[in-house]
Amino acid sequence: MMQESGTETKSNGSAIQNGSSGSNHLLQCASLREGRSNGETPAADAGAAELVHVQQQQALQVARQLLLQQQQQQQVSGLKSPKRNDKQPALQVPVSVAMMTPQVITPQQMQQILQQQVLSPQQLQVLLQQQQALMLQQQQLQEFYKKQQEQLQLQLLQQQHAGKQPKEQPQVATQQLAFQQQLLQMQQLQQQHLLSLQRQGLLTIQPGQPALPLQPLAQGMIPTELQQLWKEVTSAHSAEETTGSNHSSLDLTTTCVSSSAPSKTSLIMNPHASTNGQLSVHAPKRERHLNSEHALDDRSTAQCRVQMQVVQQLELQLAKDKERLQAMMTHLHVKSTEPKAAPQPLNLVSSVTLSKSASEASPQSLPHTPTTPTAPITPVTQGPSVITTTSMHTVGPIRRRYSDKYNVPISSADIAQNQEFYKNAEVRPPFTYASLIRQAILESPEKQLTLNEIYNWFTRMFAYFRRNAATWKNAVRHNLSLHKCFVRVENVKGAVWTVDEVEFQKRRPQKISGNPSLIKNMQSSHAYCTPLNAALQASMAENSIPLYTTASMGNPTLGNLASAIREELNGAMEHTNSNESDSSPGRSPMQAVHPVHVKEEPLDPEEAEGPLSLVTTANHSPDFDHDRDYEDEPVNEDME
DNA sequence: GTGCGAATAAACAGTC
DNA sequence: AGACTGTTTATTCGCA
Repeated sequence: MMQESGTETKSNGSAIQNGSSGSNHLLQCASLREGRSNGETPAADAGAAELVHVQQQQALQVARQLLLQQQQQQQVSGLKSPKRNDKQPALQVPVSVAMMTPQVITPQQMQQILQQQVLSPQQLQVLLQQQQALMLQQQQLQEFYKKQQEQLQLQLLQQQHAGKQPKEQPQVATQQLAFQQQLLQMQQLQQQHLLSLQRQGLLTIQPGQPALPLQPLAQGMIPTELQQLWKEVTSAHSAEETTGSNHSSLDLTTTCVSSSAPSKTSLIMNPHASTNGQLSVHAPKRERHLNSEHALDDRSTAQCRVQMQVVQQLELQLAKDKERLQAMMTHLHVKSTEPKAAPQPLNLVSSVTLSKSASEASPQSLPHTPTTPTAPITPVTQGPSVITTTSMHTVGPIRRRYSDKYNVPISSADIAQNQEFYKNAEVRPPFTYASLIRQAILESPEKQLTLNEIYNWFTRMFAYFRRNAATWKNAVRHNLSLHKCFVRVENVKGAVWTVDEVEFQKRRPQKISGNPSLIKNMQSSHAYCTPLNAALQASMAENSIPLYTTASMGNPTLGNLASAIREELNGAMEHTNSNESDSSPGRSPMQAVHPVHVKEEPLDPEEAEGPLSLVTTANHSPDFDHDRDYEDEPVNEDME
């Protein structure tokens, strides 16, 4: 709980932080734009002739302040157009150009993300697609701007030659406004993309670096360049008059047009776009400048390609896993599009995989971060190969109903695979503590274990229980004390715990009793299981040999499914035919020793006749006969 | 909505 | 004193 709440708080906090920073940035841009529009709109009054004049002045006064220069323009023109559009600030175009600053994740950031290995293949794919989309958008914007710039220059030339007097300044304003709005939309879209990445934890903005690559207007351009851009735009209105073209409808697919006018635009364009040659193919001068300014582009591009190859590898692996999952689903008559419809044990494994995939698609070498495995976010798409130690770090406590609802018959014939799986994968076994404790005790030669031996069995048999030792050990003690089926016996070696199988079976069947339809369903599900493993059915016919089932070699998921099906069936059989309960050798330890105390509640003779035999330990793997101590493993305590 | 079983957390006491 | 063991209570969650 603490971990869950902590994680949530953390994620929420980061989301809030990211959101606020992003919105702040937007506000910053907006206010910046407004401020400039308020202060510099007088330039819009300048006619084209005056602008040309100022442009000439600009060549001689490169260092002068923009505001001062525009005041000068106003003095020269002395015009006050009543149709002046207040929304046409002198610097809006440069602002928009600044908006074209790449909003995509830098290669360094991409590399960082990949190195952190926090992305699932799906996330990587989505990320790359988003990146590519953004890059495309930026390229289109750049192309559009270049075309407009070209047109403006042509118009300026025409105007200079014809000496026409501007008449339709508002039309230019409208065009510019549309252009700016388009760019603003692009900027917002890109910022949303970045914000979403930050909220997902996919992108970490270092404190030292700007939250967004977007640069404020004043930082991106020097006043001279801003002024020239403005002149280029505003002086083109006369040409618009003749052509009558409507620039409000932006054609972003316009091909790149050469522009002889040097602009800061090229300096802040997307390096990826520039390396594609689409931008600067007609502008050698700009290209040189680009190459000098972005010397690392090739390397970054190479890094990006390498990363994309990694993503492709992951996608291949994912495709393979999906194929395997599909094959299994087909085999089990379960639609792959409904993975959540799988039985409970499958769900357990799947949910664990899911819950960790978002925050930790990393190998086991990475440190674990507490998460909330109880809240799967996305449907299962991974195959069983994903359910390995590389992605199954279930660190947080999981509240989950176990599948021993109808008792957990564990087939000794199937033990090997599931045991190997749970021994290596940190997957929470889909059994209750009580079932596991019982299994541990019944596996022992004497059918009795000390508490510490039970601990050892847990850690030996399940990688999952090599973590959070305090938690699950407390749970074990709690279960031993709570359930009447566990009997503490004073032995020569001290206190040992035994299983009262009758008591254990008593607590089973109440939920299924008197529900023929459920039993029917279980039997039908058993029919699904039939082709899986003939031995499984044989063990079912034997009526619950208490060990884990593994219906398919190397496929623990299927094993879990088969186990769930069989335990359901056994639960049903428990009430349909109650018999042969007394033949269980598991009761022998109870009879051999005398309980120190008895948890009250008298035995019910009826309930005592459970169908489940206590035959257990005859053929379990010798690997588990030894009490190898895992208790001192430091990993046991690493999450507390 | 409710009850139940299970998991989890924690307090507490006794023992070693 | 501290760890371990065992008991008990409370809370939360999932499920029927």
